[in-house]
Amino acid sequence: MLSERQDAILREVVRIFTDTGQPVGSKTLMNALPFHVSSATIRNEMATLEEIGYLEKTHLSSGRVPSINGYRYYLDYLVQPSIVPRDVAKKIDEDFGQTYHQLDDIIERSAKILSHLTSYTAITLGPESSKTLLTGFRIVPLNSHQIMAIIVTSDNNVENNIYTVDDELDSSLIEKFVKIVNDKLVGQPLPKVIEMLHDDVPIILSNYMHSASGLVDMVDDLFQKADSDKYFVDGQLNLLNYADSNDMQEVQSLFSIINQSNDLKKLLDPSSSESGIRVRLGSELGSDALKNYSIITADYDVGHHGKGIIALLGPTTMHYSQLIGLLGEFRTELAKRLIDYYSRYDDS
Amino acid sequence: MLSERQDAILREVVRIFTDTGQPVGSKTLMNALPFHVSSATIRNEMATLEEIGYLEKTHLSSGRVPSINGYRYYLDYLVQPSIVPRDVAKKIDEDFGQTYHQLDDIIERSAKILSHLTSYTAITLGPESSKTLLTGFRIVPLNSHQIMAIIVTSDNNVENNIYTVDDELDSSLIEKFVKIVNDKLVGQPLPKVIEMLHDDVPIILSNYMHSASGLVDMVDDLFQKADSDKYFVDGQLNLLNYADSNDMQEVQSLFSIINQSNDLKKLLDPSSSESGIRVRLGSELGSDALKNYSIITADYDVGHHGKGIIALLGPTTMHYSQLIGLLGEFRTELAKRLIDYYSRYDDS
DNA sequence: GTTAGCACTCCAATATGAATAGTGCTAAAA
DNA sequence: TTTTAGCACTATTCATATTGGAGTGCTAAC
Repeated sequence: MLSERQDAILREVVRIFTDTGQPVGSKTLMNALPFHVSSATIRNEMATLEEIGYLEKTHLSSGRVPSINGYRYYLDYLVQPSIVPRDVAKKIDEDFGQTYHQLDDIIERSAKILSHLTSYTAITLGPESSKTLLTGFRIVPLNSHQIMAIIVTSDNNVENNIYTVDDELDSSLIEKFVKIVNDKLVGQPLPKVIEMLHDDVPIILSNYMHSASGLVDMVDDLFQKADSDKYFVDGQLNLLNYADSNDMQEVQSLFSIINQSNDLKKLLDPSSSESGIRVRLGSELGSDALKNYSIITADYDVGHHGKGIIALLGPTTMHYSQLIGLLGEFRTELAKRLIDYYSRYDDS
Repeated sequence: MLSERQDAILREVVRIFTDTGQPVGSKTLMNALPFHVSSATIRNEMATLEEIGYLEKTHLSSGRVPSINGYRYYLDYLVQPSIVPRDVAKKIDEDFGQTYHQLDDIIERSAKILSHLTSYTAITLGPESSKTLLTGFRIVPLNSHQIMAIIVTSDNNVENNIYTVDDELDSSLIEKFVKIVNDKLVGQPLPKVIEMLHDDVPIILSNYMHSASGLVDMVDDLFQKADSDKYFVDGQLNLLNYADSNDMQEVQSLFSIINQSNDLKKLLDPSSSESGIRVRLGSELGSDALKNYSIITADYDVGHHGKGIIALLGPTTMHYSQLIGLLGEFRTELAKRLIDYYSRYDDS
């Protein structure tokens, strides 16, 4: 455990370093600290902090910068969310603006607002979909060889796909199929729906046609789509402002990470079930491209509709206290909006 | 007009400069040219070429690089498409692979193939949509307060939007509306459809309801969407390989240009109705961000289904001869695929 | 019209030196 | 025992030479 004075010094090093981007020396620190000790004392303290592994020198006679461990300690024990100015809170509210017809629109807009507000990259994820239920399934013939299948879920999300069908597929069979899905699967949570779609439905269908699996396999991807998490990313280009301009390779891998929902899933994974705002340093995540970046995740809670995640991706030297404060504000605002949304559209 | 020797020199300067990225000197040139003259002679010729404005020096005693005008001349008179190796042609065919259910899938895939093949940024546009006809219009109720409107066009493209409706909108009225659109507008080209939707349909509708315009206005954006050009961009990140890494600003404007279909429209605009492959130097386009880039456009012809465009965006120092050869191959391959697609799905 | 030769120019890379900002350590003061 | 002043030391950064090399333009001869 560190002494109070060491805490203060570490906190101040982080603050100044995030502001200036320059290593921090003992004299600068002397003038910045709220209490007075000589620069020599500070040098001694910094030497111990370096020994513990919380500070680093860029070269033998330079000032100190926080190490990864130093950041970790800072984030775990020292950072205090700064209070969000009133006009920012107001701006969030204004930016949300209008009312929304689609759940995803709100989540997508959230990413936009966050990235604009912070000039970092924002990633958002809607409320956990394992709690959403199937509420409807339709198939619409488009022309002689194409049909559209549509899924509606309890959070008012709609997904659709278009399929090409050969002539032998009788329209009465399709109607039968739609009826079975609506009768048997509506009201079930999506994972359960997918399970039953493959187990129960073919059995029932086999009464009417000999090869039932074709139809089920065809629409399977649509159900998968409805059940899979949908991430929204905004402000990707902001990464360019912080990227090491000599290492285009790194920028490219970074971009490909945030465009792959599989990778995103790992990044945002709320594995530790603790609720709240967490910061994860990229270097802790093993990925080489993320070495100099970090990610702040916050969950938001929409009651029985589940929890979602909002996140900010930026360089390790982000303004954590500000951003944590902002995310704190934003998550409650977003939850409020979503509760409002659900109450407006929930079938009563 | 230039002498044959001057042509050869300019062509060689372009070739070496694109290969090495370095200014080309008289000695290098002497060894590279297919005929032998001394470096002094070449110096004299280069001096004239510089006077005319086709070559430039980066500083007083450097080798020469092609100027914009030099490139223009090279592209207009000197460049010869290189022959596409057989394995590349084969690779294109393989990459297209499977058969497609949607026209847009083919166009999108084209962008992917092109960008991978060239490691530049590819932009593709489907066949001109003013020739596509409306073939169907559906409205599907999703739940108590949402409906989905669907448009099908003669090129088998499908567009849909979801709308929130208030309770007072009677379902029989909606059916009426759908019937009118299908009776009166199907078979018309899309621009005409949009016109009639606003002129004729409200008049007919007003027999059944007093405020007909609400319904028309609601679905208007869907028809607009179906009629608007849809660009596909792939390999955006390749731009990072050629960008001036000191000027992140430029990279950002570049990205925002290729993500705005309005800007893209200007870039690809086949204003000069001449058919074929054209190269436009970014500096000729006025846009500051494009100063160091150029764009190669090629149209492709699908008979009475209209013409589309494929394009490559890259630095001014692209390998024009190779790329022009490649695009030549690609446009015929794509046209073949599309004709095949149409013949497979055209209602007979 | 072409070429050899030479003086000239600029760049890129390398060294040199001074100024600066920082450190660690020691010995004295609190 | 903790804090401080003072000093020797180190690395970076910036500006300023110094050099070699690649290239040019020009002139005079072929």
